[in-house]
This record gives sequence, C-alpha cells and structure tokens, in this order.
Amino acid sequence: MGDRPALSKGEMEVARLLWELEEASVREVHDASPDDRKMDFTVVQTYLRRLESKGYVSSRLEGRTKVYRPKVKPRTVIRETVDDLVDRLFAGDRLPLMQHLIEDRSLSDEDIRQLRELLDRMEDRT
Amino acid sequence: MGDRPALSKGEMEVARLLWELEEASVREVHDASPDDRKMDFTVVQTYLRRLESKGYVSSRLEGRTKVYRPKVKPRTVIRETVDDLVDRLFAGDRLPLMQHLIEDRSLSDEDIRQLRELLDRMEDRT
DNA sequence: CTTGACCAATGACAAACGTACGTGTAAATT
DNA sequence: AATTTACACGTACGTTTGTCATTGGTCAAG
Repeated sequence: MGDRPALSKGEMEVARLLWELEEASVREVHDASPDDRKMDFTVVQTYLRRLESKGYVSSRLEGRTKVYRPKVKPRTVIRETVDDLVDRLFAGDRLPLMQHLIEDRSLSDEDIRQLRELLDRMEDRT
Repeated sequence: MGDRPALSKGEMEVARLLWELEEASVREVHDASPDDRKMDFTVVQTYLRRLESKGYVSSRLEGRTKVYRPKVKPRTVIRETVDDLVDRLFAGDRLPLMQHLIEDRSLSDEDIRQLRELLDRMEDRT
C-alpha cells in the first residue's frame, strides 16, 4: 500500500486523538489533549498539517475552520510502528517485547484473564 | 536516574548490537549488522559517537581503535522506549499493545506456550 | 622510501522535528 | 462604531537525525 513517511512521536499523539474523535478541528483535538501532556494549540495545528501532507489525514473547510479526518486506520499505523520498533530493538523477534510487557509492570488479574482469553482464541484459530 | 536524551531509531539499532557483543569496536559492530539492514561503516561510527555523548555507552582506546561498551542496560532503554510509545499511541494503556502483538501476526504454538507460562508465573507472584 | 590500499575519526549538511511567533479575521465588549 | 478578545493559519527557526565526504594515520608491496 501507499508507503507514507513514518510518523514522528508528536504526530502520533495527535493521530491517536483524532482517531478517538473520528473527525475534529484543531481546537477540538487540542481540547481533547490530556492536561498532563497538554500541547500548545499551534503545535497541534502543525502536527495536523504535517499529518495531512504525509497522507495520514484529510481535511475539509467548514466555514473558516479546517476539519480533519483520519485517512489511515489505527491498526495500520500501529503495525508499522511496532514492527519497526521490534526490528530495531529486538532484531525482529516479538516475543521479548511481550515478555517485557508482561514482566516489567504489574498487570491486574483482569488483564491477565483477558490475555489468557486472547491466547485461547488464537490457538483455536489453527 | 540520570535522565539521558532519548535514542533515535538508528542509535537504537546500534545499541542493540553493542549489547549483544558486550564490547566492540566500530568495525565489529558494523560486521554484526545484519546483511538485510546493513549500515554504512561511517554511519555506525557516528551512532556510536552520539551514543557516547548521550551517555549510553563509554569507550576506551585500544591501540588506535576505540572500543565501546554499554553503560545503560537494555532493560532500562526498553522500558523507557516502550513506555513512551504506549503513552503516545495508546494513551498509557498497555493492554491494547499486547493485544495487537498477539492478534496481528501469527504466533507459534511454542510462543503461546511460553506466554502462558509467563502469565502463570506473574499470577503466582501476588 | 614511495606508493597504494585500507581503515578510523572528525566535520559537514540537508531533511525532519519540535516549538513558537506574527498576521489577519471574526466575534464580543464597551 | 471603536476597541478588545479569541482564534485560525502560515511561516519561521533552532535542534536532532540520517547520511556521507574529507582528512589523517598505519601497514604491505613494489
């Protein structure tokens, strides 16, 4: 598929917010940005503009305000990002990453239950 | 702990190679770089230099060749990197990332077995 | 000794990234 | 109506990152 330039860290954060909102103006994305990581309004604006020029989102003009919309699904971006990370940090082997995620921080019992369920379901599918 | 500047993608790849070698010259790292992602010799050199200035590795002179050594453990870098990714792409929730890792690519039966074992061990530890 | 063939270290540079300013326009307040 | 406030947009700038050219030193062959 159309190979886009990779997202930067900042762009990624804005992309996530836009996926949640489905469609939003700069202001709406800015408002959705969590207080403890609040980005400047113009920073959000720049990231959205760059996301568009990289082909990740599209925009239309509503009045005098641009409204943005995701063009690429989260799953796609997540896959590309995680694959790249696994290649660089774990030589392509994803198991050590999962191991880290399981061991490094404590999981709730509920988390563990859900993961077991996922594994069960994957096993059935073969 | 001493807060270092984050690693770039390229630096990360070199850091991983150096962890595997424990201690190595530029040439040794370059030779260890996989054929399908071969980096230029001088590129490896630059990354090692920057890793040192960022505080991730140290070096000593052996003859006229610098020998590098990791100063920061893989576990530390992995934690910082993964935490940052999870914050930006999943709003801090690690479960969706694990879910992606389990569902997006097929796991071998052996992988699944190992993951189950890890989960068992985590559950006991409470 | 000179030439040539490496090889290591540094310097340099364009592009990408994070951040923020200045300008213009619509809306609100006096 | 005049003035202030709010807001959107493009432009800009210092820094980091990816990439490579140049310089300088060591050794082997002629």
